Amino acid sequence: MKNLKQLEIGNVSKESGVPVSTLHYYEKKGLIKPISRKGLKRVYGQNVLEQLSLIALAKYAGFTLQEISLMFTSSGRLKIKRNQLLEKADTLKITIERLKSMHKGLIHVANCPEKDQLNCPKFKKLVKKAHLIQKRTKK
Amino acid sequence: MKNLKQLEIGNVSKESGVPVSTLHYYEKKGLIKPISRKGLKRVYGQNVLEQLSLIALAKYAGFTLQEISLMFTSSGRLKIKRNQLLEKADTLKITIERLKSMHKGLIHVANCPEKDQLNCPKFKKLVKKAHLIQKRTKK
DNA sequence: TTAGCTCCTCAACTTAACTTGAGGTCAATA
DNA sequence: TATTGACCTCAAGTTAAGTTGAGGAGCTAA
Repeated sequence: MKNLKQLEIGNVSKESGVPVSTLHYYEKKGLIKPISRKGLKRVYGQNVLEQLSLIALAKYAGFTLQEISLMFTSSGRLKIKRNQLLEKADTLKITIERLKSMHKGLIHVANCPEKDQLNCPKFKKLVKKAHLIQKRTKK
Repeated sequence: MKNLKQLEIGNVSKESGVPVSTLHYYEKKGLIKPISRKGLKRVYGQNVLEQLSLIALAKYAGFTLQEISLMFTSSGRLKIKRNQLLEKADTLKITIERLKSMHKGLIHVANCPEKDQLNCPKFKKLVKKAHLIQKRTKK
C-alpha cells in the first residue's frame, strides 16, 4: 500500500497541531521533509503526521531536536543502532523512575499533616531517592 | 533542631553540583535565598541543598523555573494549595504514562524484525496511544 | 484583472535558562 | 604591605526552539 494521500503544509499543521512556522523550522533542522513540491509549495505524505507524533513524544521524553534528528532520518526512518536504542530506552527508564518518585512525593505532600511539609521525612526520602537516581545517571 | 551548619556559596556549589553562577541566577529568580550575609558574602543553611535537589527534580519533571518559583518560597516552604498540588501530580502522572509508552516503543523497535521498523504496527500503536494521552491533556 | 488565499524565503526577534567577563571587596597569608 | 583566593555586582553574551514580519509567487473566483 502506498501513501496516496498528499497534504499541503496547512493541512499538516491543522491535523498535527504543529504551527507552519515550526514545520519550516523542523525541516531546516532535518527532522522532516516534504515528499515533493508543487511549484513552490511543499507536498507531504500522510506519514509525516506519524513522524510529528514521534517527534513530539521524543521531545516530551527530554530529547533535544538535535538528538531526535540523529535518531530518525527526515523521511521517517530509524537511523540509530539497536544498542544505542536500548541505551536511550535505559536513560528513559531512569527518567521515569525519577518522575515516579516526584509524583509520589507530590501526592504525599498534598496529604501530609506536617506543618512544614517539605520537612516531612518521608518526602525528604523521596527527593533524596530521585536525586540519587539522577547522580547515578550523570557519571 | 536548628540548622547549625552554615555554607558559603562555593560549598553549596560543590555539594550540589550547581554552578555558582546558577545559584546567583536562581536567587534572582526567587528560587533560593541565603539565610544571611557575612560582609558581602552569602551564607546558606544546610537545607538549601534539599531545595536544590527539589528544584532539579521539578525541572526534570518538566516544570519551568517560573512554575517552580510559584510552588515554593525562596526559603524552601511550600507555597501552593493542596488541590493545585494534586493537579501538578496529575499532569505528572500523564507525562509518566506517555514516557512509558515511549519506553515500550523503543524496546519494541530495538527488537522488531520489520525492515522499516517505524512502520511496524505495534510501534505505531504505541506512538498513537502516547499521542492521544498528549491530546487529552492539552484541551 | 483585480482581489484574496495559501503558500514561499530569509532575516530578525523572542524567551528561558544559563554563562562569561570586567571591575571591585575583603580576609588571610607570605 | 602586597598578593592570593573566594566572593561580590551588573551587563552582555549564548543556545535551543521557535515566532514574526517583510516582500513576493501563483492559483482561483468575482
